[in-house]
Amino acid sequence: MEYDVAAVEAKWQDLWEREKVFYTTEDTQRPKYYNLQMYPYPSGDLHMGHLRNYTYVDLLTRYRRMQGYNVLSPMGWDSFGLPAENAAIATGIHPREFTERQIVRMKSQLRRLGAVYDWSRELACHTPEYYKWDQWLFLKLYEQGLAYKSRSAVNWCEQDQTVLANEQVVNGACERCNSPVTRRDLSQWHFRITEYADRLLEDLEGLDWPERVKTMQENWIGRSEGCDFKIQVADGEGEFEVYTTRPDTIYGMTFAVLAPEHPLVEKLVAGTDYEESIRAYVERVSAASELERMSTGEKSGIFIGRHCVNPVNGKRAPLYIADYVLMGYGTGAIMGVPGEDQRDWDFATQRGLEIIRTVEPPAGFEGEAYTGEGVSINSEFLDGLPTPAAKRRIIGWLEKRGIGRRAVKYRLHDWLVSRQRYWGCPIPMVNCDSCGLVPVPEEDLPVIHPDVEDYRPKGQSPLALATDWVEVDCPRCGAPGRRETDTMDTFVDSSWYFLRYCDSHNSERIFDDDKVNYWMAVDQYIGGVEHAVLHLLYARFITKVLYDMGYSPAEEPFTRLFTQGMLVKDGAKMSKSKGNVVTPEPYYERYGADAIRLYELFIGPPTDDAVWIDGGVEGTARFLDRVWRLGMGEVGSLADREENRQDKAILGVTHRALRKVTSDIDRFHFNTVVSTLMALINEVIAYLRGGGQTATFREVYRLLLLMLGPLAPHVAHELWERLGYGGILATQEWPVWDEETAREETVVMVLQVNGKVRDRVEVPADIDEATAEQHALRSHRMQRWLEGGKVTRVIVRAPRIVNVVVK
RNA sequence: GCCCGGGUGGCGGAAUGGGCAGACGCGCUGGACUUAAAAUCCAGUGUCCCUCGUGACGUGUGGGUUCAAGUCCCACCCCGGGCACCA
Repeated sequence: MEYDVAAVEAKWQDLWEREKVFYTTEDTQRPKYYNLQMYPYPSGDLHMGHLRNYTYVDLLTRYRRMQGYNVLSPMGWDSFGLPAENAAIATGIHPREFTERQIVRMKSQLRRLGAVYDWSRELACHTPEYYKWDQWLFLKLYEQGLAYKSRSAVNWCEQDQTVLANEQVVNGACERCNSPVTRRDLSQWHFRITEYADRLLEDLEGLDWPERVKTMQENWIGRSEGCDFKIQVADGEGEFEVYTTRPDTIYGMTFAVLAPEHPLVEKLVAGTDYEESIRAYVERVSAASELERMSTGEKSGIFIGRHCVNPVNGKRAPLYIADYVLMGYGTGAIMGVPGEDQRDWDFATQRGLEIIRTVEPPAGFEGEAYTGEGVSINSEFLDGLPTPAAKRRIIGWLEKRGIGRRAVKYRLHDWLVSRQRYWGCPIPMVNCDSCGLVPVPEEDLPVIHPDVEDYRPKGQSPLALATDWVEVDCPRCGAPGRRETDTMDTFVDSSWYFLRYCDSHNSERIFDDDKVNYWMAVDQYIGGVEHAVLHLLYARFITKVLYDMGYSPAEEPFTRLFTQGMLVKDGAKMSKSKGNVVTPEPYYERYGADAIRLYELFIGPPTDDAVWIDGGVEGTARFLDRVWRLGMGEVGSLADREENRQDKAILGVTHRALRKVTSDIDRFHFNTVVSTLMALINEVIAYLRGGGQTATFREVYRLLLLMLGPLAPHVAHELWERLGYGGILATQEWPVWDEETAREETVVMVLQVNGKVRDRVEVPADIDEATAEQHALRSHRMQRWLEGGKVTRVIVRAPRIVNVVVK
């Protein structure tokens, strides 16, 4: 009997969808399981790299369902963003039309893989139905003071003609197009994520996430503890504040540095001989890209003709500006302590500035700056104190005099959310000459995204071209106003979509309380490690904001996170831009979805990158072929007879396989799940060749199909039906192994002499130590190695191993 | 530079509360079936040896602990990722 791949797969895909087998509603009788994959950008064609992830998610959906969970597995589209806009610029097709076409294509490809979802919950963030709630969310943040507009130096991508969040700048280049990022002074919308920095940091602890993702978030938030204190400019010309984590080294300050953009700089140099050169320096530095600023080995910077006074001893120190001091971190000014800071050391030695050590380096220390802890020296009243005590002492001293205080700083900046692009969610604000910034009233949402003629970026949002749309009356006073024309970062869309899936089509509220209470938090979240800081940090932030406002029952959105590896081909990540994609179509035609799925699972540990090998699918296709022939009675022979040892043995093998498959799925070791089933079928074939018993085989095969169901659902469903086990496989209960049946009666025990294997014997699994030792000493193969020596010890680990130590 | 991962056959990978290294698969070699091929099935497949023995060696390198080390400890090399003038 031939297996008609195309017909069988289409039949079951049709049935799962028509019968809404994986559609779900709240059901308090069963435990819920929210299984979610990071929703994709609808890029159109799926390649083998994508299919790997979809296979993992689908496997879990089906497996948890069989285990009796009420599984929520939704799908939707991260459908705003640059690709559609770029395609529109290139082809003239409207981004909406382009996007919706891609969605249709992707849905059909997911269906072809046999991936199942509750499609009734489908959402797409480019639809007004969805982005209305982005806007609502924006207004809520604005009400709470968590969204604000401010002028500041921002990252600007020349290529994309838009601002970027810090997280989108990688090594001084745009993470998307890799072109250099420059600084621009612009008025932009921000979300006050820094207000949540401590909670975002602390709550990481309770999450069942990969350690490295947690570490990346920790580093990104970059909390540091130290102290702010004031420094007077000599001759009463003002003061500035510095931040340091090492206030104990204050006696080692031999200079101070302000960031070039520091507001005090202009005042200090106005009308002096230095004015000209300082202005030139500041201009040069701010025009340079981040990349250029970092790549110079020398520390650039110049003296500004002023001195400042060290508050602890009144010592004068020259004042510099240098671009290694960043306006965006701390106070934008530092004390220069070359003895204990390597950057200050470099700066000082390049200019011949004084260096004073204020911490005793360990004996034999050969480095330049000593940045470790130790005992204070050359520090008057701090001398002799170890670093932590010296810190406490000096902070107390500064506090008492009202010039300093303990301070905590973060590397994390507020989230810059406005973008000068077309294909994104409009920001629901109006600028009014008399009222200023006025929020669009909630009842006027959504602010519908207008059509325009020209999508090309020109430094301002293309929405500004839609004059009819831009010109609007002020919602407060009715005078003519202008809409905000920037759109939101698409990471806003993706920071709450998992909540919306609980109630995708609610037009009254962002989502219903009872529904999110039932489903949240996401039990298993699956996606790429590239989102470790971007999406995953923003989503945690927005969830916490919604929690604080009483909308989300969960303070953390994703209880458990799994980050899968990439698929590699020809030494590079499989991607359209690298031109190394393997398209699934030929494999569907030749081997079918099940064989592809199995190979995707088998290819290697899910956490690791895996190399695509063309011949690999053939192996899993052969395996499925054997499963089929076994089911069709084309292998070995069966008879109705009394149960014998072979029957008991194969049942034992099957139950042990079931035990391992269950625990390996739970541990996300999908590759060994497949190899376990392959080994099982090899055993079953050997069993049938020896003549099987009908009832035993039927039971073994039933368990095999149940285990195969989540992995290779089409062929498993078809066989389940043909062999008449009853019902639809997908809704059967996941079997539980029987320990008694799984127990092995005999095992092969290894006999060693001095740690080297010299013999193997089959023994009862419950053999006692004395008997095991007798086996070792009496084995005639062992005699050769025992002769002429003296047995000094016998180590017995029954029933696995006996090691005889001979001298 | 700092912080995480990771180095096992020709290839992807199994095996870590220390206990048979190389499961399972790919590839390759030989054989069966066939007029032939494909498919399928069977056997073999870490390295070494005129000694073919349940022989010696073997999990990046060098030491160590142990009856026993891929697994534990110390030092180092290489690869991948993250962070990186963050004061």
